[in-house]
Amino acid sequence: MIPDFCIEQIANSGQCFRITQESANLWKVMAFRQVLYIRCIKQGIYEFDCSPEDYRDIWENYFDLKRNYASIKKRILELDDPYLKMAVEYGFGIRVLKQDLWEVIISFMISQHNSIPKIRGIISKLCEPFDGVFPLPHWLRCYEEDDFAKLGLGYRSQYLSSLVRSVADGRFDLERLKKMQYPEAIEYLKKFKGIGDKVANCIALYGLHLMEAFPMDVWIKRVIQDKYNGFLDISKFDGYAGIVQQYMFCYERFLQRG
DNA sequence: CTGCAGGCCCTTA
DNA sequence: TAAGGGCCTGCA
Repeated sequence: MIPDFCIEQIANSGQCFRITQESANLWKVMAFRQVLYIRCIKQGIYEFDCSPEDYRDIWENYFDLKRNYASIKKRILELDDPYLKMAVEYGFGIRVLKQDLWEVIISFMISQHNSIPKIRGIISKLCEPFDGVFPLPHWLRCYEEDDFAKLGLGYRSQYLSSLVRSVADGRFDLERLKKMQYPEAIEYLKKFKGIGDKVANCIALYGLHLMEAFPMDVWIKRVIQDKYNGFLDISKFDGYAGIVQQYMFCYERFLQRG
């Protein structure tokens, strides 16, 4: 029994694109060159199909299981915000995943102005030639813009091919980025074509695990417009803004789509 | 056939 | 520095 954990909510939370539902109670998680099957035994009870070592070394970290979400929820509820209360109750099993940085960068570059099913499709096609493993930067070195375009990337093709080149020539340094704090990381990321404020914040949150990050997508903007009269002070979510964003995002999509 | 999807870039004032 | 048009593609 893992507290505050629901694989279905996580899979549909829009932060990752390689968790798929295989059958009613079976989920396939692809990350870090690994495949993990998670079976839902009954409500809230899960079985991870992996060794204790892999659980400890990979998946516990990936699913952010060491973080105490109950205490974060408590702090959010103490803000006495009726909308957030509903959002937290709805998304009880959401966790902000600690994903691979490079995969997050590429995934969210692709995500702009695209729908989730299409993003999933493109990423799946991108991984196909590499046996389903998300390609490392240098695996893509021989890719031309046209090769990316064939995946259905449209005008984003040039962003990807340009970024892959930047990694190759050392202008884009992943290891250096990993050491950066929030403001510096955002500034660094936005220097590259195809990464604006929203995508940079997604990368900071999901790839660098910086909890100050607060991606402002159309859903969040809509919430702020409709529920907060156009202004929301996120500085009060000190140290867990990114998690609040995730609750808001999922709840808003639920409200809009039913 | 239009409109639009979890933005970004570039050009104007 | 804020606002607005255009953008690949696929699907409703």
